[in-house]
Amino acid sequence: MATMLDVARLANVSVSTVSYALSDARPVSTATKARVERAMTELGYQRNAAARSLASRRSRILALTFPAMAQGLGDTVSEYIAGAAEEAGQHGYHLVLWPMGANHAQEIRDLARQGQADGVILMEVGLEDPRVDVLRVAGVPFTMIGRTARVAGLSYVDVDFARTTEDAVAHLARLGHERIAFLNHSLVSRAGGYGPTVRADDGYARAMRRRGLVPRAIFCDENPGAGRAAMAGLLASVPGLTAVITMNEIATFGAIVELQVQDLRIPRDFSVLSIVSSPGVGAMSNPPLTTMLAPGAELGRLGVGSLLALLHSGEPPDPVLRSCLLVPGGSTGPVREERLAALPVRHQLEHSNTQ
Amino acid sequence: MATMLDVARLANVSVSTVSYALSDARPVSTATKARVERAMTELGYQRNAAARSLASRRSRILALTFPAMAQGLGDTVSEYIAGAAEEAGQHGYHLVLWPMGANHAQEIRDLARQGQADGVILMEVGLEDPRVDVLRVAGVPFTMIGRTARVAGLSYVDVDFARTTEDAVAHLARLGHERIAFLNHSLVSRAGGYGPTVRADDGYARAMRRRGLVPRAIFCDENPGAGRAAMAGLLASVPGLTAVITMNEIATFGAIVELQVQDLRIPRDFSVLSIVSSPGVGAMSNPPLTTMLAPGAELGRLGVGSLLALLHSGEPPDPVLRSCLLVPGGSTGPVREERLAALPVRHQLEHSNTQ
DNA sequence: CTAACTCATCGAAGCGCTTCGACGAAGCGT
DNA sequence: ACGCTTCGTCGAAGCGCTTCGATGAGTTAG
Repeated sequence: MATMLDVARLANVSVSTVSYALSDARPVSTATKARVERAMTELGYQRNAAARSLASRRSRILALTFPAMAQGLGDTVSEYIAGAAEEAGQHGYHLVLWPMGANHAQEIRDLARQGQADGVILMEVGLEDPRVDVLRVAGVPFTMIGRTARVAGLSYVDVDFARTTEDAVAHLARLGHERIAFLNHSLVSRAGGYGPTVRADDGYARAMRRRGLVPRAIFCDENPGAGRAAMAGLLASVPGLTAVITMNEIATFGAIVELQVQDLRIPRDFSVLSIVSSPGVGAMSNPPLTTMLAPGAELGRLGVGSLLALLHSGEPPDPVLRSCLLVPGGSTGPVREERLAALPVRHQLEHSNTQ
Repeated sequence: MATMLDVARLANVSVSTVSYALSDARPVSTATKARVERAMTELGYQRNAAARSLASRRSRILALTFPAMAQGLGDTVSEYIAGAAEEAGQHGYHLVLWPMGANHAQEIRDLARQGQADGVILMEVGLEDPRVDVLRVAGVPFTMIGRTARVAGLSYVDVDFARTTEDAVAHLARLGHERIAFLNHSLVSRAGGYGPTVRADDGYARAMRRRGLVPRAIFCDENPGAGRAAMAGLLASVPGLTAVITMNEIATFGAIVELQVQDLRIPRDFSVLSIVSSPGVGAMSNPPLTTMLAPGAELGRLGVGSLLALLHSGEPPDPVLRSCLLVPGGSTGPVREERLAALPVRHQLEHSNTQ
């Protein structure tokens, strides 16, 4: 491998000039720069990353952490990654993926302190995420995609769950629905303080109450069987239910099966709105689901942007929230009066859950 | 950050002794080693990665490349990653993920020549993958998960498609099935020389012919709609069809919908065997699919193992093939005589395809 | 008791780059 | 013509490690 010294000799300049020609940290005449560039292409020169990091004390690498991937990486996570990688590349940084979740806090810190990355992006952040404290104490620059319960002084980008659930309820209410259930992530995730679960639950309940409607939220494990059971439970215990908002893609499939089994046609008899969802997934159903699109790639880009801002200024930049955009599909429609009429009013079941 | 010099001073030894204590490259007395270790924990010392790489001329980083993730990372890919990360960690290496496919050959090479990684693992390898030549010419050590058409002198680990398709056909044949179709990946992927598509097609055809059965393979895009259409096409053109082998998870869902619509019960009237599939996916159907489990994590581990062997010996280690294991589910069963009997024998449709 | 080894440790020379201070050659106003 | 600044370039000092040859103390053989 050619070194900078080789380039310098071939171009008849000093090593430092080559370095300046590459970095633009000091002016270099166009003539010299041209000679250097010619020499570089002639030698197929590539700057040695380790030497660069050592001398400049920065690795130009950002680390994206995400939890172990028992289930495979979903569309959303993949979009974060794609967006983040793109943004990083545009700023001369590389993105590395560290498959480490909340239980790898020390490990993440140690890697950062070894200089394996200049900063860290945390994904799938819990409300009380141990990584946050560990990194803060260690002085490792980091940003979150998602956010903890207390966010003072922290830098993050996140889905605006309040806004998204409000928009979801508004969409269905506009179609005349009043008995609208919410199929959330698992109870375990809520107990574990997973932000989206908690915030969406909260946002949904508020949006309903604000309209004088009764929230009927249910937590559900991320598999079709649980989704089907959850739907069955909702239908049994909420007479006159006409719509469900879901934030659990896999369970949604099961829920739809149950609707079909009970001979409820979508969207004629029943509306399904899948929120914080992903492009392809809605299309896997028939009819294609009306969806509120998670701003995946954008959050990835924003996350990197925030981290870079933090790295260069030392000050945590302002947080950013983005809400999901409604993408009309075929699974929501106006409520049918027949189903609404002549049902006893029952207002229980604010929360329940299913395996 | 504490440096090795700080540790050395605190432990009253030289810097080189600290280094040897850490690396075991030369003997260090237990007493000294203990003092060094105490000093290190006291200072919270972490070896600087850049300095280490620069001095030793190796980054101790392996890069795992994979194609852009428009669709999200499937279970299988995620398993590769998990397995590979684990194996790498056990050997003191880090795994970084480079989201770059066949069209990023130069970029991969350049990163490797910058020393960002000591070696590269190629995933989703095409039969004529441009990355292979680029890396070979550049002298970048690499291994493949998957393989090109010509593999002489190359190091790889892969699914044994011949064996897997043979086992799949054998399983169904043992249950009495004779008209067994194969729902493969897309025609585009075959045209693009995607190994699994081609090898499975081949293996299936051989396995059928060996038994005097007529292969009926169909290529199908990776979405439920295409799967449903493909299934409809198969049922229409192959009278007496009683089973299908699928290697296309998403399309399989659609195929099952079509079977339900045509009132063919699984497994009573029709058997479905999903091969090169993943743990969770089969469970998403009802009944849960009989599956041939892709050896994902194992291939990840083996891939890293091969690359490390190559790195340390300079010689490409022997290739490794692993076949998929049959995991009984509820979607395959004995053929019913009623469906077999009294049907005109028609032997066309060796290959066809559907959008 | 000495030569021949072994074992544990040390000092120093890099690895290939960035960055700082210095310096000669122009260009400027006066 | 003079000093002053500006521009482009250079040399050298690290960055924090690894690794090689050297050294001195302790062991063993003769």
